[in-house]
Amino acid sequence: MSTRAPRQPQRRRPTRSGVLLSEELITDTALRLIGEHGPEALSVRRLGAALGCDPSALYRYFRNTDDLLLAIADRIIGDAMDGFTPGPDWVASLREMASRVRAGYLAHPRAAAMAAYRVTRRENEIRAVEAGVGLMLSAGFPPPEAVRLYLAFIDTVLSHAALDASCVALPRQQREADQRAWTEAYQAVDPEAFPALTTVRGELRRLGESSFDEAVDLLLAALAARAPGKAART
Amino acid sequence: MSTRAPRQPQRRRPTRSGVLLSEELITDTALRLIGEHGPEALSVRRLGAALGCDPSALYRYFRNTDDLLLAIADRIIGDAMDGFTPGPDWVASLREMASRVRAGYLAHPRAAAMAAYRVTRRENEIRAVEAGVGLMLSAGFPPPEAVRLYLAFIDTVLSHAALDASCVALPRQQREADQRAWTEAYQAVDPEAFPALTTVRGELRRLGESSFDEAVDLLLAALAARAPGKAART
DNA sequence: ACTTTGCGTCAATGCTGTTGACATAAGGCG
DNA sequence: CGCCTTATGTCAACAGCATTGACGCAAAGT
Repeated sequence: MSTRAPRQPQRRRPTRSGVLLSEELITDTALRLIGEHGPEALSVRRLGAALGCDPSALYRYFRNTDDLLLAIADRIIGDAMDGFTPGPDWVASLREMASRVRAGYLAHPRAAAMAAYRVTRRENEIRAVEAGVGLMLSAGFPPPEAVRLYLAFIDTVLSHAALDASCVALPRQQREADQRAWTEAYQAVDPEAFPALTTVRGELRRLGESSFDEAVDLLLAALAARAPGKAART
Repeated sequence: MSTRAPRQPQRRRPTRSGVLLSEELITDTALRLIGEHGPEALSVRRLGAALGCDPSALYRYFRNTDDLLLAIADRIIGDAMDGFTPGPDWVASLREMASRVRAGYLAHPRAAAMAAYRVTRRENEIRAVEAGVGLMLSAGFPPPEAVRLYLAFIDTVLSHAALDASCVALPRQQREADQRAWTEAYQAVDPEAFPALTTVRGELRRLGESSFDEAVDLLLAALAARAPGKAART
């Protein structure tokens, strides 16, 4: 393959503005750009400008923008999972994984919204998969089920975290308007046509809140109920 | 607001090629374009070409491409839930809702991927919430819990559907590369450092599949286990 | 028939990612 | 130390993108 992009350049040369480029510096700057000016602020040209280098220099470090995006995603994963070690209680450990992923995504909401559904196939992601699958195995699930259930778990966590991140990434006004909608627009529905909504009218504001914890709790409860260790006890 | 885009033009004039434009014709053609030539085929220019009009004519009907995508998304929701009526079996009904949402999203993945995280607070959405909350109430959950659990359910369904749609919406090459990652990059890991991955190595390709059904099943199982009707029987 | 004005068309602007040629300096080697 | 290779930053160019403002035609209202 002649077109591969070297991950670790050996002959780094300062740019016109004196900066020494590196994969880490580039992803850092990209995350800062996205955080400050929104996801649409991330373009090769703007990133080059922010780094003080020619835009095309980035192609010495990443094959294309998708490759760059995956690197950013992997970095978020790495930051979130930094220092995590699975404990003996597999349910509690999975819950902590979920919590960490969510925190990592919320720390970079706009970048997370772009990268949540990608497979980075890089170091940090691989380590996270190892930890999650290991927990499923330690719960007593046989390999095929362990993989399937881990996937269901991590997809729920990732997609819920992305959902939360997307909401946080919305402009302030729009987010508040969405929140108000539940306590305003939905209060005035016709009782005849919408009996259920009328019954729960006082609780509807909860629809604007995050369901992350509830969903994770439900999923972990279902997993615990299905775990072989549990069945063996009866 | 002086820049609003009229939804129902009053003086339609045939284009150079003789077509009478309309919002419906435009969304139809957009969905057809996506369906026939892949998600990346949707651009203002190509859409104009497919319609036989100048690209800029579309701006008489939609403020911008985002507005166009929302119109498409609204249509997808309506189509997906068309004809749905909750039945007596609340678990089966919720499962059908989930299935319908997913099918609707997957039929038009790119539009769905972009619009999934928004609150439309329009007619179709309100009807869906009414149906879902009604099912939770019929399961015996008191109002506060019914709302919380419905939210956890629908967020899981929506975000999983969006996850699936996002993968399908990826350009072909990227999607295949993501899929290949599980059977290539993940096969070669060091057995010492990654014992769990090594154990389940043969099953890893499942990580590229959708976890939608598994996640919905787990969630519905947890809901059924928590339903008051069930507890009353013991 | 005349006026108003909605709407399709044209041309132009400033973005975007990506590539190939080029030059220059880093680092190995004598 | 000085030469050579080549990695790497720079430059210029291309095709495609969304969007906009001016313009003129034709449809609708009177």
